Parts: sequence; C-alpha cells; structure tokens
Amino acid sequence: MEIHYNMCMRILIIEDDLKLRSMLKDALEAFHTIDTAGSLKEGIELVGSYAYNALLLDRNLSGADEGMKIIPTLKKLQSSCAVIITSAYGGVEERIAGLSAGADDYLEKPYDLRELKMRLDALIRRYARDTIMMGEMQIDIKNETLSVQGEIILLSKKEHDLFFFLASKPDKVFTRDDIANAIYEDPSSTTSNTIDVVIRNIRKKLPIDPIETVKGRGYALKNV
Amino acid sequence: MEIHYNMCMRILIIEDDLKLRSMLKDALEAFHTIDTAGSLKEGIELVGSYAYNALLLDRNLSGADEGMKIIPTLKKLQSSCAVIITSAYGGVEERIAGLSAGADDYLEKPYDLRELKMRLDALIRRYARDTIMMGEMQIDIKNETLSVQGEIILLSKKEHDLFFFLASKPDKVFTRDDIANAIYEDPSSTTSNTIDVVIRNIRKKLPIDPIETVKGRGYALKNV
DNA sequence: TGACTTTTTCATGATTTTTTCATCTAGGAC
DNA sequence: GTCCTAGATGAAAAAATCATGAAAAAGTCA
Repeated sequence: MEIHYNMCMRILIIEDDLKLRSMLKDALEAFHTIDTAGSLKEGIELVGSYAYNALLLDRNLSGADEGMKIIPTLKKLQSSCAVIITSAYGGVEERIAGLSAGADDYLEKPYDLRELKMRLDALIRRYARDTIMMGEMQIDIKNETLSVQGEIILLSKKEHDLFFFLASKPDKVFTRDDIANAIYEDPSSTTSNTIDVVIRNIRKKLPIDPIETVKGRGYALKNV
Repeated sequence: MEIHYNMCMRILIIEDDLKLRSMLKDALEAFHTIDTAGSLKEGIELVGSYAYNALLLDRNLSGADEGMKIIPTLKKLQSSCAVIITSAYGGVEERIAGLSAGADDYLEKPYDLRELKMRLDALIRRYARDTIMMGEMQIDIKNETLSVQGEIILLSKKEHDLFFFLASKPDKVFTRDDIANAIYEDPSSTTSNTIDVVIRNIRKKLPIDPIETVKGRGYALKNV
C-alpha cells in the first residue's frame, strides 16, 4: 500500500497575547494550517469542531492555570493531537505539572521559533503513525474515521466501503468493476450507475472533492 | 468492564558516565525495563537485538557528537522508539541540531529526575488517559462514572458497559457486532435488536444525545 | 414470596439509504 | 457549428435500517 504523507498539519494556537499570537501564526502558516484562539473558551469551541494535529497552549491564560484544563478533553477527543505548553514560568516544578497534566512538551518563553518548529515536527512525526494525511484529509486507519479540513465526516455503509476502498491505494485509478467487486456481495446484480451515485453522495458530504474522475477508466482518490 | 493501563516500557540508556548511568537505571527501574550501554558501539549492538520504546542518549559520547549518529540507525531499525537526547550544551543551536537529527526531545544536563520521568511518561501517555471531557459530558474511565451538565448519571449494567465501550474510542463507529462482542459473554445468543434498545434507554436517561447512529454501520459516541 | 428493576423480545411505523431511471452538461471528434 | 459519449445530477421508487412502545422474561432484593 502506497501511502502519501503530506506533512501539512492543522494546529491550534491558544494565546491571549495578540502580538505573539499573530507572530506565531505568520511564522508557522508557511508549513501548516493554523487556527488561533485568544481565550480558553474560544479554544474549547474550536477543539470541539475540528481535528487538530497539534495544540500550542499558553499556560497562563487569564491568570490561573486555566490552560491545563483543556488538555484531557482534547486528548480524548483527538487521540492523535500533540500538545505543547508554553509558559514564562519555566521552573522544574511547573514543567512537571504541565507534563503530568497530559502535555507532550513544555517550552519556556521566550523561545526560538526554529526550536518550536522542530519540536512540533518531532511530535507530529511521533503521532503520525496510524493516520494517513492526504492534503486536507485525515484518514485515521485505527478508528476508521475520516476528517476533512478538521471536520469529522460520517459516511453511510456503501459510502464508507467505497471511500476506504479507494483510500487503500491513493492515486490508483479503479474501474467501476474493481469497485463493484470490492463493495458488493454480488457485483453483477447492479445494472445501473449505482457507483456513480454513491460517488456523488460522498462528494456531497465533503467540503472538497478528493475523488478524481478519469474518463473512460474510473475513479481515484487524489491528494487535495 | 475494567480497563487497565499497565505501560511498562523497555528503555535503553547510552551514557559513558558510570555513576550517572547506574543512577538513572536505579531511578527508572521501578517503572520500566532498563538496559544500559557505556559506549556507542555497545549501544548499537543492543539496538540491533532488542525492541526499545525509548532511548536516552548522551550527546557527548567520547568527545564529538558521536551520539547523534545512532539516531538514523535506530529509527530505521525501530520506528516506534522515542529518542531523548541529554547534553551539557543546552544552547538553542544544539537543541535544534538534536531535534532535526530525529530526536523527540532534548534535555539539558543537569536535569531533574522527576522531569525526565515525566517526559518519558509523556511519550506513552497517549495510551493511558483516564478522564474524557466531551462537551457537556465528563467521562471518568478510571472510576467509570458519567456526568452530564454536572449531574451524575446512573446507568444500569448493560447501559454502562455499552456506553463505556463507545467512550473508549470517541468518534469511532462501532458495529453492532463490535458492541455485542464487547458487552456479552455469548454474543451470538442475542438475535433481536437488544443493542438498539439499550442505546435507546441510555438516550432516555441523558438530557442530550451524544450517540450518533450511522445507518448501516452502527453507533458512535460524538462530541455534544 | 412479592414488588421492583433490568434485560430481552417483538411488531409497527418512520426514516434513511440504496438503487433506478430520465435528463442535463462538458468536452472531444468530425 | 453538430453529434456523440461519459459522466453528473435530481428525483422517485424500492429496499434496508432504525426508533419506539409495550409486554414478556429474567434478575434483584427486602
């Protein structure tokens, strides 16, 4: 199985310092898709609706250690999301508290941007194992979930079977016969354009179109 | 249904300072299986014959940056091994060099033993979460309690088993077979729509509906 | 035992998916 | 330009699947 790992990640930055926030966004946007939130509340909302690969979290949001509270939520919602805490207080005790709250890393402010990027990459590498990233699509093999642009997509049975069949070999063009053999008990029973319609229904559920039509041959899942 | 997280890792420590080496071994041995090597050569031999979960690597083995050389070898041999580099030189440039060589973390000497342990734990924590916060729901896996909007919800045994099974992987769609296998001694004994009814009874007890029906496939716990 | 709760079964109506089919559209060949 | 073809699309029919209420069966506990 050929799998294409496109290392563009979706990252959430929760940081109340506006200047720092936009600086980080600018710096990382060249490599990844960045969302930002200025408060924990805003951050939690985003975590509920998008799938992130990493979270960069300011520990000292609005005084107390509010920031830490989001970590367990995030980790269970999104098992493949790495968490980096940033904080001005870099003592050993604080680092330990951060890590035991569930974070994967702890960076002291001020930090070097290149180091931040390296640490992000290191974490992402570690988490990327059971996930196929294809452009804006994230296919979690283990949990059999698909998310596109961070949104979790629920497919019906036929849609699911067809989509994951195409995903088994990204970029390969499958004929309608290939597909019918894969997703039907009795492939000969279907005489109409059923497969075209299933394809269409999948497309209707996605915000982008990752399925390429190859005229005269069939369909392929492509990198979007 | 009880879930136990007993995560004992096999860790290799490569460190030429004998005193530090045995100190580390003593400190970590309570939690993990520890192998030690005093030289790079010795370390490479061990890497060739055992599967490690983590490598603690002294950067400054025998003068030059010999330590780094082992990382690509290791990563090739054991793709799921995390690497933590330790070094007396803690400047940003060195940290970046270490991380870009493939390490997952970088610790400056001298480091606090508790912090080292925390960082090691962070590497495996993704397998051992105990509290799930999902929107208005709080699911405590360890104590097996569920509360919604602050209120503790009491579920009957079957309801409880089914709910916590779904909660073990939020967003994953479980088939009725998956569920039956998880919550029944003899899954084949049930011929009717028992599971549907249990689902319905759970829904009746909750003020919100966190269970998504995916027609033709099964059920999934979703974020509410 | 008897009152009570939980679990399972079943029949029915509601809903969604799946399939079919007729019609549209875009692009290539002529 | 027209003709032709493969695919896209919308809508309706057919099939599959699920939710629900109610009742029987099994289990719990004083």
